Amino acid sequence: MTNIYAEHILDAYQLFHDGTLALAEAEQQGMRVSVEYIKKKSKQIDHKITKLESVIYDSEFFRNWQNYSKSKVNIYSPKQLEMYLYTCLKLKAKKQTKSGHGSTDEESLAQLNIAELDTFLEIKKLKKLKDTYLDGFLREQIDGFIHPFFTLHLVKTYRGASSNPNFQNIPKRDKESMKTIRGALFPRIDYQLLELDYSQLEVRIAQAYHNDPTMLEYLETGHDMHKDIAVQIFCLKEYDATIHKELRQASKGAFVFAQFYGDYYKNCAKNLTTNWCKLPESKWKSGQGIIVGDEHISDLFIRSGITSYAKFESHLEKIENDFWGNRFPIYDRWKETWWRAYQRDGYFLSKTGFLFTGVMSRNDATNYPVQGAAFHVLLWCLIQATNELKEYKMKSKIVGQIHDAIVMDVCPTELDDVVAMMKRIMEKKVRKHWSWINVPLKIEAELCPVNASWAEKQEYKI
DNA sequence: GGAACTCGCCAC
DNA sequence: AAACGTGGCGAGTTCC
Repeated sequence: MTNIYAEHILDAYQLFHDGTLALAEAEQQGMRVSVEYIKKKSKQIDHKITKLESVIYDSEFFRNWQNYSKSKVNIYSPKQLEMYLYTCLKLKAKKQTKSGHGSTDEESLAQLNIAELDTFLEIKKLKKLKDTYLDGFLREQIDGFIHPFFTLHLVKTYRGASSNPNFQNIPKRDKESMKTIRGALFPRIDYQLLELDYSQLEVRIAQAYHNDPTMLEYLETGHDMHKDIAVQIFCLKEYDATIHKELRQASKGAFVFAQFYGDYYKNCAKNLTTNWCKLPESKWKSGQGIIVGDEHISDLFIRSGITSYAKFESHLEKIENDFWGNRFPIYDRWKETWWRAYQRDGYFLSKTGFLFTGVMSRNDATNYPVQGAAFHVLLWCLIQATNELKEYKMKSKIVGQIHDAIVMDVCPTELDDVVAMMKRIMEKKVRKHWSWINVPLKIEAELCPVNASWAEKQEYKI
């Protein structure tokens, strides 16, 4: 083991040494925030919260809770809420927490259909934005700049982490939250924010490990795997982008990626049913669930003989078996042999030369080397870009990293050069450095107008 | 009064 | 056989 490690230790060490220096520069650069905007938004949100709180405090629901409680009720205490809902009111918890208590998360509260709880969820969402993001930025900013930290020593997969404030979990999917929070983040005066992110980086890096020929074809041709899987899951005769876009999203998020991470059909079925199709976990009737084209999704399923949740589950079991058994059998076999080798040796190396040791589950052992190496590709590019920006005496700066994406603050006169440089580094140069990367790499870009906040990001064709 | 815990939620 | 991975962080709570 010592010898195997020694062959790679210097490469791995050098990457993190150089990476630490490059990330330290990004930290030093930081990102501009509008203190004025944050204070204003923070106040607005406080106001909204106070108003919504009074709706709850004036309700029968709350008065009853306070009567039941021995001490002053704190609505934000999950423990008190759990007691009131599931012990006092004897409501049935949708699910349990890890330690066996009735859950009070969003999903659990939403399905109780209590107006006050809907208001409560609305408050919690606003509080999250204010406490974690707005207040966090304000606390961390100095002279109108935040300087998120980027570390390389905390994550067991050898990814990076970020803190004070965390640059890697800024709201994005929820449009309203995105606008509220990213509206506080700005480029330097007369600069513009540019984000370059790899498409499907982990899927592409996994190829270097498993070498599955079908996956290779998908990645080389750019054929749409998620479309193909959506056709299977939803029994479509033909995929129509105008009608079935949502279904493609669903199969991508709740089946394909879940499968790659090691999930299995029962979880996928549940997630697809409740979160995507909005169908019950029981028998399905005509006119239920989300609308697809000119009909409800339950009708689509019923037409194909899937008339209940139970039938959908076994339908997905078949698709899972087909997915691994027929579509990606080589990938499947790699998982098994990789897992066996780890069980035999007690360790493994990533393609990037990092040593993984310790107790790992089967999913851990197959996920970690991919997740780590994918990040290392990004990190190598970040180091290269830092050096080249310096070498060419450019004014544009790297300000952060989000696992498979680099965020830059770009001087507009350099925009074309920066984009060309990043494309060259991230799609070509890194493949020269690491010839084990055996599929094309692709990046996509998002750009904000000059002086506009991060909320103004738009797709930018490159 | 701080450390360590649970729970929940944001990102990839 | 097993049953999706990695973080940071806030509030509430409990322990010492």
